[in-house]
Amino acid sequence: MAVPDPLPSAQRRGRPRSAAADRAILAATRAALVEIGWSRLTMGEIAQRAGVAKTTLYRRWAAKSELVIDAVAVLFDELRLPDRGCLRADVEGVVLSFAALLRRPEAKTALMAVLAESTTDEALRPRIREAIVDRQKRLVLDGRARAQQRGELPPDPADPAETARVVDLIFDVIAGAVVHRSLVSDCPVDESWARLFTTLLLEGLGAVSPPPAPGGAAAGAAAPDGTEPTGGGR
Amino acid sequence: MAVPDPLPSAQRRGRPRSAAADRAILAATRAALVEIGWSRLTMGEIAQRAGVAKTTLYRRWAAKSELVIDAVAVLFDELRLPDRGCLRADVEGVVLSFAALLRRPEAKTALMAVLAESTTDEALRPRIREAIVDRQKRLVLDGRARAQQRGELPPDPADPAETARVVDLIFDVIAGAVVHRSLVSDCPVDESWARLFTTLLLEGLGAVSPPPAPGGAAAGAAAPDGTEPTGGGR
DNA sequence: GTCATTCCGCTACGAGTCGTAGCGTAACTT
DNA sequence: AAGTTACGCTACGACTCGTAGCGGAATGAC
Repeated sequence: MAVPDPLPSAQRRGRPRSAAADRAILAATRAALVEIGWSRLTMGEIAQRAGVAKTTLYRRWAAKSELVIDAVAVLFDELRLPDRGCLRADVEGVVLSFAALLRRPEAKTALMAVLAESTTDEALRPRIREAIVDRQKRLVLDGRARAQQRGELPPDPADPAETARVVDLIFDVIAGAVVHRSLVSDCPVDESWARLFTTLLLEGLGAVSPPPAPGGAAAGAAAPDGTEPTGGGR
Repeated sequence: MAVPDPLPSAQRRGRPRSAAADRAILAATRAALVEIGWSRLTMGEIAQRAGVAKTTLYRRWAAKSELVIDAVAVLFDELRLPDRGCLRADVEGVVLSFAALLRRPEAKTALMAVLAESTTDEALRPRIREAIVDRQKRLVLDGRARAQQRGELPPDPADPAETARVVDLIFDVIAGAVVHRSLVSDCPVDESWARLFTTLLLEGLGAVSPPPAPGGAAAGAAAPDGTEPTGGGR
């Protein structure tokens, strides 16, 4: 999947590629990313840490960015969305677990670096989609289906294109807000922020606008003065 | 502002730094970013295009990333938020104009590249904040104040910290969604998307959930089948 | 004017990285 | 066995890095 695959793995003759070398290279890439960052990360350094020859790297990956994508893709596979009982709790949960992933140095460094490369490398973009973006989008689909089963959201409409537009929008809003808060604004994504963000997502701008004074305008756990952790789920 | 400033500009003797060279260097940096991208951008290339010596660059900027920040900061100054008459139209407007900025190759390439660098370079983050992030955040403050004057949003509450939390949240949601849609999902931010996003932001998840069938649940221009451009303002 | 100071353009340098080529050897298929 | 492919190793030219040293130009202080 990751590797160029000189022949489509069918009818392969000769010595096969070492799977152990693959694992060592990807692990060494993650470790090196944590310690020295993207800009000082070199192919020679990775090869040395992995205990393989530099030429072996170039036989499998055409560029540093492609190698790094494969190295961190597994991290985005670890994302899970356990059922927390209601839509609000599920959203807060996915926000916090995605933020936890972005706190890992190798994840955030690799993500931003390959995105930067992709702005000038057309071929890199589909690769990022498959390895990283799509692995997060499934969480939105899962959480949405679950909320529909609970009756918290209406079932899919007749037009599947309209459904896709809304799912894409929700995905961009959640992932974008967490990434921007974490990596651009450089502020912590904690339970307090996750609660406020979820209120905005579910109920709109009016629900988070300051006046906590008037009675029961906002529904449920939206009270900005609330001190209890999650309000509903966990 | 940008330059290390060997002496605090007070009591400067000797030959002053050439402002023309500064302009030429920053312009050359932007042009080179468009043509060859971040990874192949070298200090020697910039110096050659600007018609200055490479040593002149190193006398003023310690690293490529700092130079690029200063080169693109002016682009983020061009963002404006004209009064479109109502909050909904103002939000759609700022979404579209920010998306237009991110369509410029030098802006998106530079933004993502310096953000990637900042994940491993502590000193770079405040610099990005001043030069780029804060110049967008003022738009949120402007639009919010305008909406309060119109009576679309309640006035600021007693606790200014609560106001700051909400403003930061709105900023991260808008900027994050646009950046994620444009540069990560790699999909166009057009009027249709801006309208849908604004509905979500103002009214919450229920307003964009598919069923357009039942009568008048969603308010105003939220109808997903709407074909008219902006719905309200201009 | 003269002096001190600071910036500029130029050249040169060692160090490091890049991506590739060539070799002999190891591992697997038929 | 023979054929094929991957591996580790070494070496290479090309490029970029960031710095140092030089002579000359532009300013402020006197």
